[in-house]
Amino acid sequence: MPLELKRERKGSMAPLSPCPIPDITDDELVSISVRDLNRNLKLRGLTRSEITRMKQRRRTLKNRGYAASCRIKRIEQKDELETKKTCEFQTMEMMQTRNSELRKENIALRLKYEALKKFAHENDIPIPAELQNP
Amino acid sequence: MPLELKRERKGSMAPLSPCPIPDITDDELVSISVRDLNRNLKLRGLTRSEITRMKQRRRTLKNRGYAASCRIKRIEQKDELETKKTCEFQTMEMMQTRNSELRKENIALRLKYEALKKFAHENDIPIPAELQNP
DNA sequence: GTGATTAGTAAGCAC
DNA sequence: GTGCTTACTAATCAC
Repeated sequence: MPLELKRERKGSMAPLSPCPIPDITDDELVSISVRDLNRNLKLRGLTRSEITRMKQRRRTLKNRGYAASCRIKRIEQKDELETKKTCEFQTMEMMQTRNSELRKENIALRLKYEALKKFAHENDIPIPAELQNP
Repeated sequence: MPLELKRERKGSMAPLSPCPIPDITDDELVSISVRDLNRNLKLRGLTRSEITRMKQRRRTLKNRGYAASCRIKRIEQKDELETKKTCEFQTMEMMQTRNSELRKENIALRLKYEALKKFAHENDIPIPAELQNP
């Protein structure tokens, strides 16, 4: 079994396209509203190309988040399935136990009934037909 | 519910690094042995850089396959879990049904026993203590 | 070197 | 435009 480790991905994560607005962090860029972003871009007089790059960078950052939540969701669903499976199994086991008890009780009752019939027979007591069999 | 479609990924799949050996397909490159590949590269007198690129291309292609089987495995495991869960549930349902039957049978037996005792009582027949209760 | 797994990227779809 | 999902890439780990 491979060891479970945190992998933080060393290289290749930051480069993207160089950011034309250095004083906006990635966190800000993804959380800012489109309106505010546009205002910001316009105020700074960025070129069309720079604006496109910023938009793309925003999209990429958003995608990064989406991918992460998608993975988390997948794991949660798996855990959920696993839990349900275990639960069904436990219920099944309880049923099995209860079932066994009932079966034993059942057999005991039949024996008791037979004992009563035997007592009647030994004492020559006639039993009505509808009470002959359990 | 989103429609399930085959997505073949239109752009960005072939480029990799330009292939210095045009007459070797990707399929061949991933399946050829390292020995044969090295022989091939040497025979063609490729530069060190070209060799590195070929090796990297091979590794990338291999990774593509690994990623695919990893995805398939994940789906299969999920299906398997789902199947087991359903199976546990069905077993549980059967147990439940059987349980219900046993319970009814049990009650019927007790009633029958009571009827026998009542018959005895009505006819003034004494019943031994150990046969008084079911 | 091989195979598996993970985070990140881009494409595509649904809304 | 947003969010999700998928195939792919590169990094990293185990062997």
